[in-house]
Amino acid sequence: MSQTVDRALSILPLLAEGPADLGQVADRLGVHKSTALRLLRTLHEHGLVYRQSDQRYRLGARLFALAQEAMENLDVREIAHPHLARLNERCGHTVHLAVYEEGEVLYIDKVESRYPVRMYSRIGKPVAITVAAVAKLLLADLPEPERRTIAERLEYPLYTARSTPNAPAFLRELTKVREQGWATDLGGHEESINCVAAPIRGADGRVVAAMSVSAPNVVVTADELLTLLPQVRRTADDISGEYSGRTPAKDTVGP
Amino acid sequence: MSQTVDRALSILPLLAEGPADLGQVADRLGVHKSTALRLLRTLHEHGLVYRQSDQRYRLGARLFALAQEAMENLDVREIAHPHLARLNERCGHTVHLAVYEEGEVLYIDKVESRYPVRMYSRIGKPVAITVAAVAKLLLADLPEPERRTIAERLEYPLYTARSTPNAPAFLRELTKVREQGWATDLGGHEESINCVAAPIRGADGRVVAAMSVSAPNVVVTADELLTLLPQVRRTADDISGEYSGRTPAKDTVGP
DNA sequence: GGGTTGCGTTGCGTTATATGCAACGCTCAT
DNA sequence: ATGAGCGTTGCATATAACGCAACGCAACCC
Repeated sequence: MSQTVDRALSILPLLAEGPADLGQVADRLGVHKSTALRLLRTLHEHGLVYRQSDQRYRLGARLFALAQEAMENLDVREIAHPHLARLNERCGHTVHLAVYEEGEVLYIDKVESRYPVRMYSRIGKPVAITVAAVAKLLLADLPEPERRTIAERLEYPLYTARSTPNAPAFLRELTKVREQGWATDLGGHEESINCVAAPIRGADGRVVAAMSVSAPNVVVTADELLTLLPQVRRTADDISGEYSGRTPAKDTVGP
Repeated sequence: MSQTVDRALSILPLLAEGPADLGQVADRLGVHKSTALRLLRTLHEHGLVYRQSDQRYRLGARLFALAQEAMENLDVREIAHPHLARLNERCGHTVHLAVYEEGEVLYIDKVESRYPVRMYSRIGKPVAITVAAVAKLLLADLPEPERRTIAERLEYPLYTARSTPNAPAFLRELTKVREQGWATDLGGHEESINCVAAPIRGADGRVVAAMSVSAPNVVVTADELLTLLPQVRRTADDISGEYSGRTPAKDTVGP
Protein backbone atom coordinates (compact mmCIF):
# COMPACT_ATOMS: atom_id res chain seq x y z
CA MET A 1 0.00 0.00 0.00
CA SER A 2 2.78 2.39 0.82
CA GLN A 3 5.62 1.83 -1.60
CA THR A 4 8.42 3.32 0.45
CA VAL A 5 7.52 1.46 3.62
CA ASP A 6 6.93 -1.67 1.61
CA ARG A 7 10.44 -1.52 0.20
CA ALA A 8 11.96 -0.76 3.57
CA LEU A 9 10.24 -3.70 5.21
CA SER A 10 11.28 -6.01 2.40
CA ILE A 11 14.83 -5.45 3.53
CA LEU A 12 14.23 -7.22 6.82
CA PRO A 13 13.55 -10.77 5.57
CA LEU A 14 16.38 -10.22 3.11
CA LEU A 15 18.81 -9.50 5.92
CA ALA A 16 17.40 -12.37 7.93
CA GLU A 17 19.08 -14.67 5.43
CA GLY A 18 22.39 -13.20 6.41
CA PRO A 19 24.37 -9.96 6.33
CA ALA A 20 24.44 -8.03 3.08
CA ASP A 21 26.15 -4.89 1.77
CA LEU A 22 24.50 -1.87 0.24
CA GLY A 23 24.85 -3.05 -3.35
CA GLN A 24 23.27 -6.40 -2.65
CA VAL A 25 20.34 -4.81 -0.88
CA ALA A 26 19.79 -2.31 -3.69
CA ASP A 27 19.93 -5.05 -6.32
CA ARG A 28 17.50 -7.32 -4.59
CA LEU A 29 15.08 -4.46 -4.01
CA GLY A 30 15.46 -3.36 -7.60
CA VAL A 31 16.19 0.25 -6.63
CA HIS A 32 19.09 2.66 -6.89
CA LYS A 33 21.84 2.42 -4.29
CA SER A 34 21.04 5.85 -2.94
CA THR A 35 17.46 4.79 -2.32
CA ALA A 36 18.53 1.64 -0.54
CA LEU A 37 20.95 3.70 1.53
CA ARG A 38 18.22 6.02 2.75
CA LEU A 39 15.95 3.14 3.64
CA LEU A 40 18.71 1.33 5.49
CA ARG A 41 19.56 4.49 7.36
CA THR A 42 16.01 4.87 8.52
CA LEU A 43 15.89 1.24 9.63
CA HIS A 44 19.19 1.80 11.37
CA GLU A 45 17.92 4.81 13.30
CA HIS A 46 15.15 2.65 14.64
CA GLY A 47 17.60 -0.04 15.62
CA LEU A 48 16.05 -2.67 13.37
CA VAL A 49 19.22 -2.91 11.36
CA TYR A 50 22.80 -2.92 12.56
CA ARG A 51 25.93 -2.09 10.70
CA GLN A 52 28.69 -4.47 11.59
CA SER A 53 32.39 -3.70 11.50
CA ASP A 54 32.81 -4.80 7.87
CA GLN A 55 30.20 -2.23 6.85
CA ARG A 56 27.64 -4.86 6.01
CA TYR A 57 24.14 -4.66 7.39
CA ARG A 58 22.38 -7.24 9.49
CA LEU A 59 19.24 -7.32 11.65
CA GLY A 60 19.48 -5.23 14.78
CA ALA A 61 18.94 -5.67 18.46
CA ARG A 62 15.73 -3.68 18.71
CA LEU A 63 14.08 -6.52 16.87
CA PHE A 64 14.72 -8.85 19.79
CA ALA A 65 13.48 -6.34 22.29
CA LEU A 66 10.30 -5.77 20.29
CA ALA A 67 9.61 -9.46 19.89
CA GLN A 68 10.23 -9.85 23.59
CA GLU A 69 7.82 -7.10 24.61
CA ALA A 70 5.21 -8.35 22.19
CA MET A 71 5.42 -11.77 23.74
CA GLU A 72 5.13 -10.52 27.28
CA ASN A 73 2.00 -8.61 26.39
CA LEU A 74 0.11 -11.69 25.26
CA ASP A 75 -2.45 -12.23 27.94
CA VAL A 76 -2.99 -15.93 27.22
CA ARG A 77 0.65 -16.46 27.89
CA GLU A 78 0.58 -14.64 31.19
CA ILE A 79 -2.44 -16.56 32.43
CA ALA A 80 -1.22 -19.91 31.17
CA HIS A 81 2.32 -19.81 32.46
CA PRO A 82 1.76 -20.79 36.10
CA HIS A 83 -0.47 -23.65 34.98
CA LEU A 84 2.20 -24.90 32.57
CA ALA A 85 4.82 -24.67 35.28
CA ARG A 86 2.64 -26.64 37.68
CA LEU A 87 2.07 -29.37 35.10
CA ASN A 88 5.80 -29.52 34.49
CA GLU A 89 6.33 -29.88 38.25
CA ARG A 90 4.09 -32.92 38.28
CA CYS A 91 5.14 -34.77 35.14
CA GLY A 92 8.64 -33.41 34.53
CA HIS A 93 8.36 -33.22 30.75
CA THR A 94 8.67 -30.30 28.38
CA VAL A 95 5.48 -28.21 28.19
CA HIS A 96 4.73 -25.93 25.24
CA LEU A 97 2.18 -23.20 24.57
CA ALA A 98 1.41 -22.16 20.99
CA VAL A 99 -0.86 -19.80 19.06
CA TYR A 100 -2.00 -19.50 15.46
CA GLU A 101 -1.58 -16.29 13.52
CA GLU A 102 -1.95 -15.60 9.81
CA GLY A 103 -0.97 -18.98 8.50
CA GLU A 104 1.71 -19.70 11.07
CA VAL A 105 1.76 -21.54 14.35
CA LEU A 106 4.35 -20.51 16.87
CA TYR A 107 5.47 -21.36 20.34
CA ILE A 108 4.97 -18.52 22.78
CA ASP A 109 6.00 -20.29 25.94
CA LYS A 110 7.94 -23.31 27.05
CA VAL A 111 8.81 -24.96 30.32
CA GLU A 112 11.87 -27.17 29.96
CA SER A 113 11.90 -30.84 30.76
CA ARG A 114 13.48 -31.79 34.05
CA TYR A 115 14.96 -34.87 32.44
CA PRO A 116 18.49 -34.59 31.11
CA VAL A 117 17.47 -35.42 27.52
CA ARG A 118 15.80 -32.37 26.06
CA MET A 119 14.22 -31.71 22.72
CA TYR A 120 15.20 -28.81 20.54
CA SER A 121 12.71 -26.02 20.15
CA ARG A 122 12.71 -22.34 20.83
CA ILE A 123 10.13 -19.78 21.70
CA GLY A 124 9.22 -17.76 18.64
CA LYS A 125 10.28 -20.44 16.23
CA PRO A 126 7.53 -21.34 13.76
CA VAL A 127 6.22 -24.83 14.43
CA ALA A 128 6.28 -27.73 11.96
CA ILE A 129 2.68 -27.00 11.11
CA THR A 130 1.73 -30.22 9.35
CA VAL A 131 2.72 -32.55 12.16
CA ALA A 132 2.83 -30.77 15.52
CA ALA A 133 -0.01 -31.68 17.86
CA VAL A 134 -0.60 -28.06 18.85
CA ALA A 135 -0.75 -27.00 15.20
CA LYS A 136 -3.42 -29.59 14.46
CA LEU A 137 -5.59 -28.27 17.29
CA LEU A 138 -5.23 -24.66 16.23
CA LEU A 139 -5.94 -25.33 12.56
CA ALA A 140 -8.75 -27.76 13.32
CA ASP A 141 -10.71 -24.92 14.88
CA LEU A 142 -10.62 -22.67 11.82
CA PRO A 143 -13.73 -22.46 9.61
CA GLU A 144 -13.75 -25.31 7.08
CA PRO A 145 -13.03 -23.29 3.89
CA GLU A 146 -10.03 -21.56 5.50
CA ARG A 147 -8.76 -24.90 6.73
CA ARG A 148 -8.94 -26.29 3.20
CA THR A 149 -7.22 -23.28 1.66
CA ILE A 150 -4.38 -23.48 4.13
CA ALA A 151 -4.02 -27.23 3.88
CA GLU A 152 -3.70 -27.02 0.12
CA ARG A 153 -1.18 -24.22 0.25
CA LEU A 154 1.09 -26.04 2.68
CA GLU A 155 4.08 -28.18 1.92
CA TYR A 156 4.32 -31.59 3.52
CA PRO A 157 7.94 -32.33 4.31
CA LEU A 158 8.51 -35.97 5.29
CA TYR A 159 10.45 -35.46 8.50
CA THR A 160 9.87 -39.12 9.34
CA ALA A 161 7.89 -42.06 7.99
CA ARG A 162 4.98 -40.99 10.17
CA SER A 163 4.80 -37.38 9.01
CA THR A 164 1.53 -36.22 7.46
CA PRO A 165 2.14 -36.87 3.75
CA ASN A 166 -0.34 -34.56 1.97
CA ALA A 167 -3.32 -32.23 2.18
CA PRO A 168 -6.13 -34.84 2.21
CA ALA A 169 -4.45 -36.79 5.00
CA PHE A 170 -3.95 -33.56 6.91
CA LEU A 171 -7.58 -32.51 6.53
CA ARG A 172 -8.74 -35.94 7.68
CA GLU A 173 -6.48 -35.65 10.72
CA LEU A 174 -7.87 -32.17 11.45
CA THR A 175 -11.43 -33.48 11.35
CA LYS A 176 -10.53 -36.24 13.77
CA VAL A 177 -8.77 -33.82 16.10
CA ARG A 178 -11.69 -31.43 15.94
CA GLU A 179 -14.08 -34.16 17.02
CA GLN A 180 -12.04 -35.69 19.80
CA GLY A 181 -10.87 -32.37 21.25
CA TRP A 182 -7.21 -33.32 21.63
CA ALA A 183 -4.29 -34.24 19.43
CA THR A 184 -1.05 -36.16 19.36
CA ASP A 185 2.14 -36.20 17.38
CA LEU A 186 3.71 -39.64 17.55
CA GLY A 187 7.12 -39.36 15.97
CA GLY A 188 5.83 -37.24 13.09
CA HIS A 189 8.46 -34.57 13.47
CA GLU A 190 11.35 -36.37 15.09
CA GLU A 191 11.40 -40.13 15.11
CA SER A 192 11.81 -40.53 18.84
CA ILE A 193 9.63 -37.71 20.15
CA ASN A 194 5.94 -37.89 21.05
CA CYS A 195 3.52 -35.16 22.11
CA VAL A 196 0.02 -34.93 23.59
CA ALA A 197 -1.85 -31.66 23.22
CA ALA A 198 -5.08 -29.99 24.30
CA PRO A 199 -6.85 -26.78 23.22
CA ILE A 200 -7.35 -23.59 25.25
CA ARG A 201 -10.61 -21.84 24.46
CA GLY A 202 -11.88 -18.30 24.89
CA ALA A 203 -15.28 -17.28 26.21
CA ASP A 204 -16.84 -17.84 22.77
CA GLY A 205 -15.52 -21.39 22.54
CA ARG A 206 -12.97 -20.58 19.85
CA VAL A 207 -9.54 -22.09 20.29
CA VAL A 208 -7.13 -19.28 21.19
CA ALA A 209 -4.07 -21.37 22.01
CA ALA A 210 -2.93 -24.94 22.43
CA MET A 211 -0.61 -26.60 24.89
CA SER A 212 1.32 -29.84 24.72
CA VAL A 213 3.52 -32.17 26.71
CA SER A 214 6.45 -33.68 24.81
CA ALA A 215 8.89 -36.39 25.70
CA PRO A 216 11.40 -38.57 23.90
CA ASN A 217 10.94 -42.34 23.67
CA VAL A 218 13.98 -42.94 25.81
CA VAL A 219 12.21 -41.35 28.78
CA VAL A 220 8.64 -42.61 28.37
CA THR A 221 6.92 -44.66 25.68
CA ALA A 222 4.10 -43.20 23.64
CA ASP A 223 1.59 -45.23 25.63
CA GLU A 224 2.90 -43.93 28.93
CA LEU A 225 2.77 -40.39 27.60
CA LEU A 226 -0.86 -40.89 26.59
CA THR A 227 -1.76 -41.64 30.20
CA LEU A 228 -1.01 -37.98 30.86
CA LEU A 229 -3.80 -36.90 28.51
CA PRO A 230 -6.37 -36.30 31.27
CA GLN A 231 -3.92 -34.11 33.17
CA VAL A 232 -3.09 -32.13 30.03
CA ARG A 233 -6.75 -31.62 29.21
CA ARG A 234 -7.56 -30.58 32.75
CA THR A 235 -4.74 -28.04 32.73
CA ALA A 236 -5.91 -26.67 29.38
CA ASP A 237 -9.46 -26.41 30.69
CA ASP A 238 -8.28 -24.58 33.81
CA ILE A 239 -6.46 -22.07 31.62
CA SER A 240 -9.54 -21.73 29.39
CA GLY A 241 -11.69 -21.02 32.43
CA GLU A 242 -9.37 -18.36 33.74
CA TYR A 243 -8.81 -16.82 30.31
CA SER A 244 -12.47 -16.52 29.51
CA GLY A 245 -13.16 -15.04 32.93
CA ARG A 246 -15.33 -17.92 34.16
CA THR A 247 -12.87 -18.92 36.88
CA PRO A 248 -11.09 -16.16 38.77
CA ALA A 249 -7.35 -16.77 39.16
CA LYS A 250 -6.64 -18.86 42.21
CA ASP A 251 -4.27 -17.33 44.75
CA THR A 252 -1.34 -19.60 45.35
CA VAL A 253 -0.95 -18.34 48.89
CA GLY A 254 -3.55 -16.92 51.23
CA PRO A 255 -3.45 -13.31 52.49
CA MET B 1 15.80 10.25 6.78
CA SER B 2 12.74 8.84 5.08
CA GLN B 3 9.66 10.33 6.66
CA THR B 4 7.19 7.67 5.64
CA VAL B 5 9.32 4.78 6.80
CA ASP B 6 10.22 6.67 9.93
CA ARG B 7 6.56 7.08 10.82
CA ALA B 8 5.77 3.47 10.02
CA LEU B 9 8.58 2.19 12.21
CA SER B 10 7.55 4.45 15.06
CA ILE B 11 4.38 2.42 15.24
CA LEU B 12 6.23 -0.69 16.36
CA PRO B 13 7.51 0.47 19.76
CA LEU B 14 4.14 2.10 20.26
CA LEU B 15 2.36 -1.20 19.79
CA ALA B 16 4.95 -2.94 21.93
CA GLU B 17 3.40 -1.12 24.90
CA GLY B 18 0.15 -2.88 24.17
CA PRO B 19 -2.59 -3.14 21.53
CA ALA B 20 -3.98 0.11 20.12
CA ASP B 21 -6.72 1.09 17.70
CA LEU B 22 -6.39 3.20 14.60
CA GLY B 23 -7.27 6.48 16.30
CA GLN B 24 -4.72 6.02 19.04
CA VAL B 25 -2.00 5.22 16.55
CA ALA B 26 -2.86 8.23 14.39
CA ASP B 27 -2.88 10.54 17.40
CA ARG B 28 0.44 9.39 18.76
CA LEU B 29 2.04 9.67 15.35
CA GLY B 30 0.49 13.10 14.86
CA VAL B 31 -0.92 12.18 11.45
CA HIS B 32 -4.32 11.82 9.86
CA LYS B 33 -6.19 8.57 10.42
CA SER B 34 -6.03 7.70 6.75
CA THR B 35 -2.26 8.00 6.82
CA ALA B 36 -1.98 5.80 9.87
CA LEU B 37 -4.29 3.30 8.20
CA ARG B 38 -2.07 3.02 5.16
CA LEU B 39 1.03 2.58 7.27
CA LEU B 40 -0.61 -0.06 9.42
CA ARG B 41 -1.81 -1.89 6.33
CA THR B 42 1.70 -2.04 4.97
CA LEU B 43 3.06 -3.28 8.27
CA HIS B 44 0.26 -5.81 8.31
CA GLU B 45 1.10 -7.14 4.85
CA HIS B 46 4.59 -7.81 6.07
CA GLY B 47 3.28 -9.59 9.13
CA LEU B 48 4.90 -7.19 11.56
CA VAL B 49 1.51 -6.13 12.83
CA TYR B 50 -1.51 -8.26 13.57
CA ARG B 51 -5.11 -7.27 13.77
CA GLN B 52 -6.81 -9.00 16.63
CA SER B 53 -10.48 -9.87 16.81
CA ASP B 54 -11.47 -6.58 18.47
CA GLN B 55 -10.01 -4.73 15.46
CA ARG B 56 -7.11 -3.38 17.48
CA TYR B 57 -3.56 -3.75 16.25
CA ARG B 58 -0.70 -5.45 18.00
CA LEU B 59 2.76 -6.69 17.03
CA GLY B 60 2.74 -9.62 14.67
CA ALA B 61 4.28 -13.05 14.47
CA ARG B 62 6.77 -12.31 11.74
CA LEU B 63 8.65 -10.27 14.29
CA PHE B 64 9.42 -13.40 16.27
CA ALA B 65 10.49 -15.29 13.21
CA LEU B 66 12.79 -12.45 12.16
CA ALA B 67 14.36 -12.12 15.58
CA GLN B 68 14.80 -15.86 15.60
CA GLU B 69 16.53 -16.01 12.23
CA ALA B 70 18.71 -13.04 13.10
CA MET B 71 19.87 -14.80 16.22
CA GLU B 72 20.67 -18.05 14.46
CA ASN B 73 22.81 -16.20 11.96
CA LEU B 74 25.14 -14.80 14.57
CA ASP B 75 28.34 -16.69 14.07
CA VAL B 76 29.71 -16.10 17.57
CA ARG B 77 26.65 -17.78 18.92
CA GLU B 78 27.03 -20.81 16.70
CA ILE B 79 30.68 -21.28 17.60
CA ALA B 80 30.15 -20.63 21.28
CA HIS B 81 27.16 -22.84 21.91
CA PRO B 82 28.86 -26.25 22.21
CA HIS B 83 31.46 -24.73 24.54
CA LEU B 84 28.74 -23.24 26.73
CA ALA B 85 26.92 -26.55 26.81
CA ARG B 86 30.10 -28.37 27.82
CA LEU B 87 30.75 -25.91 30.64
CA ASN B 88 27.19 -26.37 31.81
CA GLU B 89 27.73 -30.14 31.78
CA ARG B 90 30.67 -29.75 34.11
CA CYS B 91 29.43 -27.14 36.59
CA GLY B 92 25.66 -27.45 36.26
CA HIS B 93 24.93 -23.73 36.52
CA THR B 94 23.21 -21.36 34.11
CA VAL B 95 25.53 -20.16 31.33
CA HIS B 96 24.84 -16.98 29.33
CA LEU B 97 26.28 -15.46 26.18
CA ALA B 98 25.80 -11.75 25.50
CA VAL B 99 26.77 -9.13 22.93
CA TYR B 100 26.86 -5.33 22.85
CA GLU B 101 25.07 -3.38 20.17
CA GLU B 102 24.31 0.32 19.94
CA GLY B 103 24.04 1.08 23.59
CA GLU B 104 22.38 -2.17 24.59
CA VAL B 105 23.66 -5.45 25.91
CA LEU B 106 21.60 -8.52 25.23
CA TYR B 107 21.66 -12.20 25.85
CA ILE B 108 21.94 -14.22 22.66
CA ASP B 109 22.27 -17.66 24.19
CA LYS B 110 21.60 -19.43 27.42
CA VAL B 111 22.07 -22.93 28.78
CA GLU B 112 19.78 -23.56 31.71
CA SER B 113 20.97 -24.57 35.14
CA ARG B 114 20.61 -28.22 35.99
CA TYR B 115 19.66 -27.29 39.52
CA PRO B 116 15.96 -26.98 40.30
CA VAL B 117 16.25 -23.31 41.32
CA ARG B 118 16.55 -21.25 38.16
CA MET B 119 17.02 -17.57 37.59
CA TYR B 120 14.76 -15.56 35.37
CA SER B 121 16.19 -14.30 32.12
CA ARG B 122 15.31 -14.73 28.52
CA ILE B 123 17.22 -14.71 25.30
CA GLY B 124 16.75 -11.38 23.55
CA LYS B 125 15.92 -9.54 26.72
CA PRO B 126 18.10 -6.48 27.26
CA VAL B 127 20.46 -6.98 30.17
CA ALA B 128 20.62 -4.79 33.30
CA ILE B 129 23.53 -2.94 31.80
CA THR B 130 24.88 -1.20 34.90
CA VAL B 131 25.33 -4.33 37.00
CA ALA B 132 25.56 -7.46 34.84
CA ALA B 133 29.03 -8.98 34.67
CA VAL B 134 28.80 -9.52 30.92
CA ALA B 135 27.75 -5.91 30.38
CA LYS B 136 30.77 -4.64 32.27
CA LEU B 137 33.10 -6.67 30.08
CA LEU B 138 31.50 -5.52 26.86
CA LEU B 139 31.44 -1.84 27.83
CA ALA B 140 34.93 -1.94 29.34
CA ASP B 141 36.32 -2.72 25.91
CA LEU B 142 34.87 0.33 24.20
CA PRO B 143 37.13 3.32 23.53
CA GLU B 144 37.32 5.56 26.58
CA PRO B 145 35.30 8.55 25.28
CA GLU B 146 32.44 6.32 24.16
CA ARG B 147 32.50 4.55 27.50
CA ARG B 148 32.16 7.89 29.28
CA THR B 149 29.36 9.10 27.04
CA ILE B 150 27.39 5.93 27.60
CA ALA B 151 28.04 5.84 31.33
CA GLU B 152 26.75 9.37 31.71
CA ARG B 153 23.66 8.71 29.67
CA LEU B 154 22.67 5.63 31.64
CA GLU B 155 20.32 5.41 34.55
CA TYR B 156 21.43 3.58 37.66
CA PRO B 157 18.48 1.79 39.19
CA LEU B 158 19.21 0.46 42.67
CA TYR B 159 18.08 -3.11 42.23
CA THR B 160 19.84 -4.01 45.48
CA ALA B 161 22.18 -2.34 47.97
CA ARG B 162 25.12 -3.57 45.91
CA SER B 163 23.97 -2.18 42.57
CA THR B 164 26.29 0.27 40.83
CA PRO B 165 24.99 3.63 42.12
CA ASN B 166 26.21 6.17 39.53
CA ALA B 167 28.36 6.95 36.51
CA PRO B 168 31.71 7.52 38.31
CA ALA B 169 31.39 4.25 40.21
CA PHE B 170 30.49 2.50 36.99
CA LEU B 171 33.47 3.94 35.12
CA ARG B 172 35.79 2.92 37.94
CA GLU B 173 34.37 -0.59 37.82
CA LEU B 174 34.87 -0.68 34.04
CA THR B 175 38.51 0.31 34.40
CA LYS B 176 39.06 -2.43 36.93
CA VAL B 177 37.30 -4.99 34.74
CA ARG B 178 39.32 -3.88 31.73
CA GLU B 179 42.57 -4.43 33.60
CA GLN B 180 41.79 -7.76 35.18
CA GLY B 181 40.14 -9.25 32.12
CA TRP B 182 37.12 -10.71 33.89
CA ALA B 183 34.10 -9.46 35.82
CA THR B 184 31.62 -10.40 38.50
CA ASP B 185 28.18 -9.40 39.60
CA LEU B 186 27.74 -10.20 43.26
CA GLY B 187 24.11 -9.62 44.08
CA GLY B 188 23.99 -6.37 42.14
CA HIS B 189 20.89 -7.28 40.18
CA GLU B 190 19.12 -9.75 42.40
CA GLU B 191 20.15 -10.00 46.03
CA SER B 192 20.78 -13.72 45.99
CA ILE B 193 22.36 -14.21 42.58
CA ASN B 194 26.05 -14.06 41.69
CA CYS B 195 27.80 -14.22 38.32
CA VAL B 196 31.34 -14.67 37.01
CA ALA B 197 32.06 -13.60 33.45
CA ALA B 198 34.86 -13.62 30.89
CA PRO B 199 35.32 -11.91 27.51
CA ILE B 200 35.40 -13.50 24.07
CA ARG B 201 37.75 -11.73 21.66
CA GLY B 202 38.01 -11.58 17.89
CA ALA B 203 41.24 -11.83 15.89
CA ASP B 204 41.97 -8.15 16.49
CA GLY B 205 41.69 -8.51 20.25
CA ARG B 206 38.44 -6.58 20.47
CA VAL B 207 35.77 -8.05 22.75
CA VAL B 208 32.99 -9.41 20.55
CA ALA B 209 30.93 -11.16 23.19
CA ALA B 210 30.98 -12.10 26.85
CA MET B 211 29.92 -15.21 28.71
CA SER B 212 28.99 -15.79 32.31
CA VAL B 213 28.09 -18.46 34.82
CA SER B 214 25.33 -17.55 37.26
CA ALA B 215 24.06 -19.24 40.38
CA PRO B 216 21.89 -18.34 43.34
CA ASN B 217 23.30 -18.22 46.86
CA VAL B 218 21.18 -21.17 47.90
CA VAL B 219 23.13 -23.42 45.54
CA VAL B 220 26.68 -22.11 45.89
CA THR B 221 28.20 -19.18 47.79
CA ALA B 222 29.90 -16.36 45.94
CA ASP B 223 33.30 -17.72 46.98
CA GLU B 224 32.53 -21.15 45.62
CA LEU B 225 31.33 -19.61 42.38
CA LEU B 226 34.58 -17.67 42.06
CA THR B 227 36.53 -20.92 42.07
CA LEU B 228 34.96 -21.54 38.67
CA LEU B 229 36.65 -18.45 37.24
CA PRO B 230 39.56 -20.36 35.64
CA GLN B 231 37.13 -22.70 33.91
CA VAL B 232 35.04 -19.80 32.66
CA ARG B 233 38.10 -17.97 31.35
CA ARG B 234 39.42 -21.08 29.66
CA THR B 235 36.08 -21.67 27.95
CA ALA B 236 35.96 -18.04 26.81
CA ASP B 237 39.50 -18.32 25.47
CA ASP B 238 38.66 -21.50 23.60
CA ILE B 239 35.74 -19.75 21.96
CA SER B 240 37.94 -16.73 21.15
CA GLY B 241 40.48 -19.02 19.52
CA GLU B 242 37.91 -20.73 17.39
CA TYR B 243 36.10 -17.53 16.51
CA SER B 244 39.22 -15.71 15.41
CA GLY B 245 40.28 -18.71 13.35
CA ARG B 246 43.39 -19.47 15.40
CA THR B 247 42.10 -22.82 16.60
CA PRO B 248 40.13 -24.96 14.14
CA ALA B 249 36.93 -26.39 15.61
CA LYS B 250 37.57 -29.65 17.40
CA ASP B 251 35.51 -32.61 16.26
CA THR B 252 33.51 -34.02 19.11
CA VAL B 253 33.68 -37.51 17.64
CA GLY B 254 36.24 -38.99 15.33
CA PRO B 255 35.41 -40.29 11.85
C1' DG C 1 -37.01 2.85 16.51
C1' DG C 2 -34.88 6.98 14.84
C1' DG C 3 -31.22 9.79 15.63
C1' DT C 4 -26.61 10.38 17.00
C1' DT C 5 -21.95 9.40 18.02
C1' DG C 6 -17.68 7.02 17.14
C1' DC C 7 -15.32 4.11 14.50
C1' DG C 8 -12.82 2.49 10.12
C1' DT C 9 -12.71 3.17 5.23
C1' DT C 10 -12.51 5.34 0.38
C1' DG C 11 -11.37 8.66 -3.59
C1' DC C 12 -9.22 12.61 -4.83
C1' DG C 13 -6.42 16.96 -5.67
C1' DT C 14 -2.31 19.03 -3.93
C1' DT C 15 2.17 19.30 -2.51
C1' DA C 16 5.56 17.49 -0.04
C1' DT C 17 8.69 13.70 -0.55
C1' DA C 18 11.10 9.84 -2.30
C1' DT C 19 13.57 8.79 -6.33
C1' DG C 20 17.50 8.14 -9.77
C1' DC C 21 21.25 10.36 -11.68
C1' DA C 22 25.87 11.84 -11.83
C1' DA C 23 29.71 13.31 -9.52
C1' DC C 24 32.63 12.83 -5.56
C1' DG C 25 35.64 10.61 -2.04
C1' DC C 26 37.41 6.94 0.06
C1' DT C 27 39.89 2.44 0.65
C1' DC C 28 42.14 -1.28 -1.08
C1' DA C 29 44.61 -3.97 -4.40
C1' DT C 30 47.15 -4.13 -8.44
C1' DA D 1 50.98 5.41 -8.84
C1' DT D 2 46.60 4.14 -10.74
C1' DG D 3 42.55 2.11 -11.15
C1' DA D 4 38.46 -0.46 -9.53
C1' DG D 5 34.82 -0.90 -6.32
C1' DC D 6 32.10 0.76 -2.91
C1' DG D 7 29.55 4.12 -0.07
C1' DT D 8 28.11 8.81 -0.01
C1' DT D 9 26.19 13.59 -1.37
C1' DG D 10 23.28 17.33 -3.88
C1' DC D 11 19.97 18.13 -6.90
C1' DA D 12 16.01 18.38 -10.41
C1' DT D 13 12.15 15.70 -11.56
C1' DA D 14 8.12 13.18 -10.97
C1' DT D 15 5.91 10.24 -8.23
C1' DA D 16 3.72 8.71 -4.39
C1' DA D 17 2.23 9.98 0.31
C1' DC D 18 -0.58 13.29 2.53
C1' DG D 19 -4.85 15.44 4.58
C1' DC D 20 -9.42 16.42 3.57
C1' DA D 21 -14.14 15.45 3.33
C1' DA D 22 -17.59 12.30 2.55
C1' DC D 23 -19.27 7.63 3.19
C1' DG D 24 -20.59 3.19 5.55
C1' DC D 25 -21.40 0.81 9.47
C1' DA D 26 -21.96 -0.33 14.18
C1' DA D 27 -23.27 0.51 18.72
C1' DC D 28 -25.58 3.26 21.81
C1' DC D 29 -28.99 6.29 23.86
C1' DC D 30 -32.97 8.72 24.25
